[in-house]
Amino acid sequence: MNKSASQNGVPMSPAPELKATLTLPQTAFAMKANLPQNEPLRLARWTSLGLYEKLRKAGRGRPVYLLHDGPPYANGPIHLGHALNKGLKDFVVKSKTMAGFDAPYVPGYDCHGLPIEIKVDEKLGHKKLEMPVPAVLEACRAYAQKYVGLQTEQFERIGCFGRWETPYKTMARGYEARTLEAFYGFLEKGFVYRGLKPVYWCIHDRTALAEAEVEYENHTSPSIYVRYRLTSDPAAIAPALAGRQVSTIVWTTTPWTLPASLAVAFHPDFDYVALEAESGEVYLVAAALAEQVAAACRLGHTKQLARFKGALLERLTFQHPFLERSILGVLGDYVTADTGTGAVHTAPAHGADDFYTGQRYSLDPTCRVDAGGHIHVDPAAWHLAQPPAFDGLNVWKANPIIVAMLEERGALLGGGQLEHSYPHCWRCHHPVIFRATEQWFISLETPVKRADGSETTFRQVAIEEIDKVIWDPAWGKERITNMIATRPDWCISRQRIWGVPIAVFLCEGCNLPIVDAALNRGIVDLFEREGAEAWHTTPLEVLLPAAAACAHCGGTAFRKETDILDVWFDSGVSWLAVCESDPDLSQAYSLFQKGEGREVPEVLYLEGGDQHRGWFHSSLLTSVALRGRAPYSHVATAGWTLDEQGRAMSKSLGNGVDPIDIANRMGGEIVRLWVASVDFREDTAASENLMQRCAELYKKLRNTFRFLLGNLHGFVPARDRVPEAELLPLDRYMLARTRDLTEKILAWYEAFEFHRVYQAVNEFAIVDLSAFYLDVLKDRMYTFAPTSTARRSAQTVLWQVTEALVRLVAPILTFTADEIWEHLPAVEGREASVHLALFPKPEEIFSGDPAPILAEWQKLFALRDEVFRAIEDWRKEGSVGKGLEASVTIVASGDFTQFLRSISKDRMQEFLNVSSVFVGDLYADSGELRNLLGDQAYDLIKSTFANRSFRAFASRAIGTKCNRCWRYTHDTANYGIWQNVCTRCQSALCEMGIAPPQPEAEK
RNA sequence: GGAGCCGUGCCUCAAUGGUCACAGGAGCGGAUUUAUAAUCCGAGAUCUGCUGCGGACACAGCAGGUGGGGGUUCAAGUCCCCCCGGCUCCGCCA
Repeated sequence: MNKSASQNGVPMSPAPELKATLTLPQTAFAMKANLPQNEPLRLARWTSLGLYEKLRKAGRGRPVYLLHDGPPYANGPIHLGHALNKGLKDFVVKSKTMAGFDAPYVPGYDCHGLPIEIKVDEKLGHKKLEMPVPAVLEACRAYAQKYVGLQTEQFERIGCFGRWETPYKTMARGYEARTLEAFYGFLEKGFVYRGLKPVYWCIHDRTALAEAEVEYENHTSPSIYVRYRLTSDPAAIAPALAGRQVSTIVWTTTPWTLPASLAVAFHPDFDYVALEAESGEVYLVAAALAEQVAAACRLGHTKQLARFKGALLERLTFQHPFLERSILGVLGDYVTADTGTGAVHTAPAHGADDFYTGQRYSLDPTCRVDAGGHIHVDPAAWHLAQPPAFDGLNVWKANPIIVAMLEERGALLGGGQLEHSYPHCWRCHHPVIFRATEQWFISLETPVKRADGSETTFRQVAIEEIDKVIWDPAWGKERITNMIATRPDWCISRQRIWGVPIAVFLCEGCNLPIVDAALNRGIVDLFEREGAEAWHTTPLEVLLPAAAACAHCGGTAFRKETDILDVWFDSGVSWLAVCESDPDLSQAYSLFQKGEGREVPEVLYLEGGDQHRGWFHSSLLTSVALRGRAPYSHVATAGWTLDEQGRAMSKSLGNGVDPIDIANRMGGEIVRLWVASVDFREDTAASENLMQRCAELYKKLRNTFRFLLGNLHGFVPARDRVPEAELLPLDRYMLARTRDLTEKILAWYEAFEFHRVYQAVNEFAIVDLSAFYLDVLKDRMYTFAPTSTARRSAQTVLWQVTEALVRLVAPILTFTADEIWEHLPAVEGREASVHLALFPKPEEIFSGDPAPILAEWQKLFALRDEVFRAIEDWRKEGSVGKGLEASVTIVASGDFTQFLRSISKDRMQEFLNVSSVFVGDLYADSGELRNLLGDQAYDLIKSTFANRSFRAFASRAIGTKCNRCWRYTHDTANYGIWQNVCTRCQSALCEMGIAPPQPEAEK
């Protein structure tokens, strides 16, 4: 209690304390947030309130803004990249909602595909082989559902709003039906063909892979030089070679492809030379590489016998190094002169270039490597009773055996190991191979008609559609354009089971599919009713009318295709399966697709930059093919989340900061604050340290709000609000500043510049509010009578600032803004949650143009800085104390003196937090200033004043300290038993109805 | 190989071509018991050159200084070119 009294041994006075007459901040808004404990409670409250439904209801009739969610893959807990992704989307949805749009958000999940199937395989083990397909699918479904549930819980935990009870799932029956419908759309419109082609093949997962499913990683391969002996007449190349033993040398890093070697490719325009080695053999290699090859193959001292163009080597024949096969000399302009020998061994079954070259020369592309990567020797090229040692081995095991076989036969001229980047399966990270197999393709060169009837290709229309979309950042457009321009046909088939079946009937006679729209419709309906499993469970006879006959060959025997669709096809049709089909979205989406009417909604896709080759890409292709236009109007891309070492955090690696761990220890709000703090268009760094930073900023913001709320205690807006015209100048200034801030923040939300919102709010709270306005206001808030106009003026502004700020931060500080909302002074008709409110309107905060007011005050802030410096100087001289113990002398000149004098003393003292201020003109008031500062100081100022417009000096305040407000004045008096109370405080006490307390009767 | 992003104090970072380059954190110095698990104030850019001094250190002042170097401009952290460093994406056939 009263310490000094008891220390003096005087009995404690029961008289009321002067301090108790101050109006100190009072609020139930806790200083300590306890986010990990309190956030879940608030989530539960929102659920019971039905907040998302309420938002939808509130949005009815407003213009629609459609952010269509790209589905994350449902096979694990979320990582920071997910948190960034969903956090940004949530900022968009919330800010658009508060900006007056109806912004529904239907989250989605990508459920089919290899990673889940593999996991389920691992779990089931041998059992899988005995299980019927539908049972395995059921297990996959359950696995995916488990992670749909987990991720949903986690996304909600970090405060993301959306239709979480009923998200879209690519494995939902309806979605599967739509996916199949989309495939049939492609099929019926003639985009689809089935063909033999080299595709990336994962022998571990036994499936074809799309380009998007391949990642390049380092891999060590054997690097060998192999001799191919010429069997045609060497004199045909150059007379000098007549009768000589001539060979060429190929270089390869995949010895296992040699059994499939059918040709050697030369560049038609390169110079080739015939080199005579020390051994006497003659080798044909590219001139540019001759020296290098001679060294690598230890040819010794070489002699050039002839020089000629590669074109001359076409249709020569060579002997395969270990098979009984003639190898054809072919030409290809993909042969390069920087590595290898200029002679490229060509296996049409195992390379794209090789395949197309093979087609030109009618070579057989049959692949003798099976799905598991086992080589099966071509019986036509192997006449020995014993199969070769590599027969039946997988390609990696076959490599060294083939190398040994070459060595044995003297065909190995050089060898070593090479570490190079090599395609790997993005899911299992095993190296992949090229393998020519029968696959389903969507042709990018499909002829299509534009809206105006002109003829073009699918690829071309896709590129034209890209141009109509806003890409943010802008370079994304170039990126995806290049990808579409150069990509090969889309291989959409996979040899797995967990996905949407390519539900077609193939003619046993000619292998062509039945294309029958009515039949297809029936299968789609079947999927709708029973799910994709129906393809496996329903016998062919039931699915196919008995009278069916092949339109091509008339055959009547059919089989069901067993391949499934690429998962990128699944998610790539979400615009159809979700935007067009979901009752909450379809109406707005159809407005968008028609592109007509007054209010054409925006459709935004917002994902990581990797989706240029993923979801943005596949969605574009499917929508352009089936609807003739891009599925979005706006695409925004986020950079990568990097860990502290600067390594990318990616879906497949799953490294880095765990957002849920942060939410559990610091709060989901902290994760959100981090998301807001980064410029998402660039790569972003995250670490424990940076999260800590956000947590500290959070504390500061929270405390600022707490102080605002505390000082609004007792303020009833309808009763106490002071009209704008009657506000004190300082308070008016703050309103102008708040309007200015609001305008900026609204524009930043509009442009998705969330990090600027973060910065500006941060700065406003710390600099404008905490360090300035709130600090300055303490005197007025604490010591003036609660009902006084001056105090109400301040409260009016504090109230408006808080009302504006809480809305402006609500999209980011989702939990805290809502908590603040509950502690605001009651207002009739207030929404149940801040999230149901709209952003503040700048003109309702302050009616005038803020710019001139801000400019005027700018001058005063320079003065404030100077005064604080002066007080600091004075403190250093040994006098201690706070600003109120100081009296300040300001020396100014000319117009600035006039300007300062136009401000009342009280305002000046309040603004500077000092007890008294004297403003003197350097010239006009020299006498007075000499008195106050001393001749020496005055002369010094006068001589150094040239480059300044003012100087300030602090000295001990004169007068007596008021025990209530702590200002030093000349007019303190006793107020009852309270000693030294200034007249301002006395009248305040009067106004508060507190009579001077009288001493207690003597004991 | 192609495309792009980034580089600002010890750290994290801001800045329509326009004041003296924002702010926070850490550390330093100080104040406050009336936001107190809180708040406020102050000093503070690594370096280079020059001046003050007979000279050195220290100090003070001035000028330059936003990875380095050029350029455009009345004016550049910002626009252009080159270089260095970090990162990402795309491509990568033997």
